[in-house]
Amino acid sequence: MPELPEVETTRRGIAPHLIGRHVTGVTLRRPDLRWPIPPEITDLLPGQRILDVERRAKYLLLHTKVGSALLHLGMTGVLRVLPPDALVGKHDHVDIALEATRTEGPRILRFTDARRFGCLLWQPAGETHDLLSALGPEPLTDDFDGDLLWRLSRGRSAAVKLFLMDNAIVVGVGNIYASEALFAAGIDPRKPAGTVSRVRYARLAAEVKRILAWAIERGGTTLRDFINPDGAPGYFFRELQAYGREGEPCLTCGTPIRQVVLGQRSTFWCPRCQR
DNA sequence: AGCAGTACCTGGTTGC
DNA sequence: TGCAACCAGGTACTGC
Repeated sequence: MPELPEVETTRRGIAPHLIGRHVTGVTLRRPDLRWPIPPEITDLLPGQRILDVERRAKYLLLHTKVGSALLHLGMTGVLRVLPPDALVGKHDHVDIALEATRTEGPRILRFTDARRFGCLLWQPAGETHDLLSALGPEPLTDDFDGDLLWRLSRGRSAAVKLFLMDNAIVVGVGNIYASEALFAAGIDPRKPAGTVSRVRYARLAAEVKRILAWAIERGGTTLRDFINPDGAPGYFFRELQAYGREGEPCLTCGTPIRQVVLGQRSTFWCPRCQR
């Protein structure tokens, strides 16, 4: 389940193989991902040179002169750069073929997604796709801080964890890292967002930044299911402090970690450390 | 407008 | 052993 650090790790893994290279063709084996893959992907992308690979929230954008391929990995999506003759697996839905370079033979960018929650869409040059137009700031920039959380949360009754996971507030904080950040900041995830103080939001924003930056540094290998672009698996839940630890002792105070469902999602917290 | 709930999808795990 | 039930979870959508 890729969250922001995993998507950023993917970007860093594939970008050196893609930037400056021409697309020679696109193979669609299953066009019915979360949404149908639009015809521009097969009609316009081949022949174009990839100018840059950008991440916005958990989306990846392969920019060309005429437009951009917009990718989301969903929960089980994986992007890998492989030789063109790599064996095709059951869930290998799309290959974007790349020309040979001076230092590397022809390659394909392969999109694999068992649960097909991911998507591959098209954004014409000069336009912003609807999916990107209402997103909040990136968590690792100065546009995101405790004051922003505090300001936007006034009068809101939803649980602070759901507020933190709202992409209109800040992007890239998924279920697992939301639990982790609230644990680190000592905030009860069930607390109404509008009742959390300015000081505590400053702490929360700092913890979101710290944890996401640390996870990127670790290569995004903190979550289960994740495979980086080189094909190396992650280290599962090894590093998580709260998530998935129901009944186990809090690493700070020893109190058993509790589990509660918020917004249909499992949430893990320490009833003593988080108030 | 904000919020809760639902749908999408399928591999892996659990329980009988 | 086999099969059914359940779970995971990002995000758009629906309806209150």
